[in-house]
Amino acid sequence: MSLETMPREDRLYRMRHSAAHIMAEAVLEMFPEAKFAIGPPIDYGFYYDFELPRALTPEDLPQIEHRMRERMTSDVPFEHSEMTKEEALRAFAGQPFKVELIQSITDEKVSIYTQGAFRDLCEGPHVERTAQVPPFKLTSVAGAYWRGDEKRPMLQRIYGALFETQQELDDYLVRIEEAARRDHRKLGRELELFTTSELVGAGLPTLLPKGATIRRQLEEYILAQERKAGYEHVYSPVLAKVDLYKTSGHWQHYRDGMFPPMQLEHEEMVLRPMNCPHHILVYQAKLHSYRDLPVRIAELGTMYRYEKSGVVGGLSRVRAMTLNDAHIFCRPDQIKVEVTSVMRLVERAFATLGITDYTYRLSLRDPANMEKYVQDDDLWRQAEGELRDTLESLKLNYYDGIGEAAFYGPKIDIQIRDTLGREETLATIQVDRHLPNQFDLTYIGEDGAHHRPVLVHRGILGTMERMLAYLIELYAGAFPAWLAPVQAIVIPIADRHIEYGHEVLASLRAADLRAEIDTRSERMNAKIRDAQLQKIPYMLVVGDREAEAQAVAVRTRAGEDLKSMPVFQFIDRLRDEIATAMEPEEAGPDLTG
RNA sequence: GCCCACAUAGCUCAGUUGGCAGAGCACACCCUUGGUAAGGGUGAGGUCAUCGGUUCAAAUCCGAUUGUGGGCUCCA
Repeated sequence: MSLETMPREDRLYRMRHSAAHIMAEAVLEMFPEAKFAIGPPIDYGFYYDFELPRALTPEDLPQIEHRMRERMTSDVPFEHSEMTKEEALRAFAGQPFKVELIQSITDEKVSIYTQGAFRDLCEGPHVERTAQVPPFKLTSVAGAYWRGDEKRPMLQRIYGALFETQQELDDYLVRIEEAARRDHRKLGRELELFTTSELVGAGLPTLLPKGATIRRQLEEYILAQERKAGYEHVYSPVLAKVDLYKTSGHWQHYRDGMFPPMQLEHEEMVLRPMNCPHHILVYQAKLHSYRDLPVRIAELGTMYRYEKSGVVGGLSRVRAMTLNDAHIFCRPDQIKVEVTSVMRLVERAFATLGITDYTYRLSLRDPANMEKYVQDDDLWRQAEGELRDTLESLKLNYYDGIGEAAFYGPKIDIQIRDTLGREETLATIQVDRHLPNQFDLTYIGEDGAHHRPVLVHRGILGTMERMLAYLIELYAGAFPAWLAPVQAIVIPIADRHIEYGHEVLASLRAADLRAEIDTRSERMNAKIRDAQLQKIPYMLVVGDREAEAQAVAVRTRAGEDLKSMPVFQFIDRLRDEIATAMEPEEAGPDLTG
C-alpha cells in the first residue's frame, strides 16, 4: 500500500517514526560518541533517547533540526534488511543499549532499517524516502530513564512535534499555547484562587478566599449528595501511632509515600497517608448486624503524602490533600449494588460539574512486580472479577491499567486529562478484601456467627485540590454561577450611586448570593473591564435610572446586555440558575439499585 | 528522587562586557463623577530567592540550598 492510500494514523506513525531515525542520525553526526537508545512515535510526534557527552540545551535544537532537514532534502530511501543476532551484535558493538535490545530479542533474525549511512535496529515500518517526512519541530529536551527504570542510567530525550501539513503543525503549536493560557497555576494567581510560599514548602498550596469558596461549594454539594445516598459523615484525626499503619499494612507497603514518623516519649506518630484505617475504627466502634450493612462512612479526609520533590506542582499534585473519601462496609452479596451506586454518584456529580471527557480504567496488579501488593491471589481475583463485572454490566467502555492497582486491591479509576494532555485520576472505586482481614472486621450474620465484611473504598470528586485544578482548567476560570467565587458585582456609575449600590449588595447577600461592590473612583468602563477579567458571571450597573427604579442593569460576562430589571427579579433569576445547575436532570434518588 | 532550564517590586518583565536597581499593571493620594472592556497626575514599593565563594567591585561569574517549570519514575 502506498503512503497516500493508507489510513492517516498509519501514515503518521511511519512519518513520526522515520523522523525519529533521521534525528538520531543528525545527533550521531554531531556527537560521534553518542549512544542511542530508542525512538518511537508518540501522540503528537516522536522522541529519541541518547546518552551524550554533554547536556543538551534548547539552543542545540535548531542545529539538530537543520541537520535533519538536510537529510530530508537529500531524499535517500529507508531500506529494510535482516541480520542474524550475531551479525547484529557485531554491527552494534559499542552501542550498549542496542546490544541489550538485541539480546532481549527471542527470534533468530533481527530487523534493521537503514537510511543513508545510518543504520538502526527497528521493527519499522517507515516511509519509503526521507523526503516523505512532513513538517516538524523539535520542542524540548528532557531526561528519561533507560527502559523507564529509575535504577538505570538517565538519558537525554529530544521531543519533536510532527504533523502532515504545516497548517496542522501550526495548529498544534497554537493549541499548546492556548492550553498554557488556561493552566490552573496561572489562573490561580490571576483570579486569586491560591498561593504558595517557599516558607511553607513545596506541594503545600494555600487556598485564598476565592479558591476556598469554590472548594466549599464543591464540599457542600458532595456532602449533600452523600447524605441522600445514605452515607454517614465523621471526623477523624490526621495523625496516629505507627502501629495503626502496621496493622493496616501501609507501613509495610506504602512507607515511601509517608512522611517520616515523629518520635514522642513512648511512641511514634505519623501523618496519615490514607483515611481507611480511621474509618475502619469507626466501623469497629460497635458491633454490626448483617441488617446494618452496608455501613457507609464518609469524610472530607485530609491526608499527607511524601510525594517526591520532582513531582509536586500546582494543585494537582500536592503533599497535603483532602479526599472526598468514604468506606463502605458491606456483605459480599452487596458489592455489585454498592459499586454500581457509587458509579452512578460519580456520573451524576461529573454531569453537574460539567465534566464530560473522562474514561474508566480498571487498575490491576503488575504480574512482574508482585512484591508491591499484598499476597493473596484468590482475594485479588475475586475483587478484580467483581469490578470487571460491574463495568461490563453497566456497558461502560474501559481499559485495563496494568500495575495501577492499590497495594491492597484493584480499582476502577476515572481518568481525566489536564490541559496539556497529561492523564490523572479523579474518582476512584476499590474493592478490598484485605484490610477487613487485617483488622479482623466482622458482622453478625443471620446464623448468629461472625462473618467478614468487604470494604469498598471510594472517592467521588477525588481530592479537592486536584478537582479544583481540573475545574479551573475546564472552565478557564469562568466558573458557572453556582461555583463562581463572586457571582455578581455591583458597579456604581458615580460616587452618588454607592449608597444605592450598597442597598443592592445587602439584598443580594441576604438572598445568600455571593456579591461584591466596586466602589473605586474609576470609570464604569474600567470597573466592567476588571470584572470581566475576574470572570464574574454578572455585572450589575447602578446609576440614577436604577436607583430610581430599585433596579439593576445586568451585563453578563459573555458581554450580553440583559437590560435593567428589578433587584428582586435578578435575585430570583440567579437563584433559579444556581438551583438548576446543581440538579441538572432532576433524576430520582435511585442510587441503591 | 533523577535529567535539563529558570528565580529581579504583589503581578508581567527589561537590566549590554562585572561598575549607583528599571518599566507597565496593581496599590496609596489628588483631580475627574462617568451609562457597558483600561480618564489624568503624583507617590510609595526591591537584602536582585537564601547561604557561601571569586573580585577593588557581583543582580551579573562559581558552588550549595530552597522554590518554580518541562520530562522520567511515582501518584488522588
